Amino acid sequence: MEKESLSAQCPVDYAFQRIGGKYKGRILWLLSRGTIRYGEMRRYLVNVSPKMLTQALRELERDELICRKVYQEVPPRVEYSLSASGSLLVPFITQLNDWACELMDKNQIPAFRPRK
Amino acid sequence: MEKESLSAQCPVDYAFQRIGGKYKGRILWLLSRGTIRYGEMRRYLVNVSPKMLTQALRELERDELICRKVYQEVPPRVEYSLSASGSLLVPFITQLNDWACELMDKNQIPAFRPRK
DNA sequence: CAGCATCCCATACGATACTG
DNA sequence: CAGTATCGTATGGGATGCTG
Repeated sequence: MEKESLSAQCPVDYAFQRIGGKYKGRILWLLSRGTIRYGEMRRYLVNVSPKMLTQALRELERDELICRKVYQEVPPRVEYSLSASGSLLVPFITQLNDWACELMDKNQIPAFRPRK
Repeated sequence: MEKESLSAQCPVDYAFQRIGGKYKGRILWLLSRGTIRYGEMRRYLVNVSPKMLTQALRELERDELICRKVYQEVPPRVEYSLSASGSLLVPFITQLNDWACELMDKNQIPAFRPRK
């Protein structure tokens, strides 16, 4: 359908296309704490099916925000981490987190904050 | 459906629920430059139908990120601007914009940046 | 001018089961 | 362990036309 040819676009839009979506924010936030295995992500990200998690991870990898490292072992081990480009987003996500925390406090919404 | 009762959630997720979506980024970016009328927004935000624009604006208003001011005139005039809470987002939308600009440069993607 | 209503379609998302 | 495959639902979004 070559909508790709209409590629002139707003940078903010471009950014949101990469970090938007239902789970990418949480995934990046999780990865900002360091390298993590697939199964461990699953335990942190409750209510995310493997299908959706994998899909989001593949998109993030395709856009070069994260790195995927496969260890040729049995049982298999796959580790995810932020790429250089993705790491540049950390300050942004941290600020966003702080902003939301204040809002949630003010609105008295119980926040679930993943422990270290 | 009372999914609202499951309101304990991750702050980053909470934030993305408010500023995510296909057009909210561009809208906030536009509003960060100052108060603007509905019709003028439409001219800036190409390829956004009135339905979707209005829907996004209503959600932003409900979440108190923007202010909507109606002037009782004929013809009608409606102005949108950032709220106090929404204004706090400006620094990191700017960061996001800068991040994306670098990426687009590197990937040689022609960026459309709205003029002042 | 600033929208709302209606209809319709695409895709995002979800549940479950299975595999190298 | 780290995913696929398959199917079904729900939401997001577009086109068009109408209104105070």
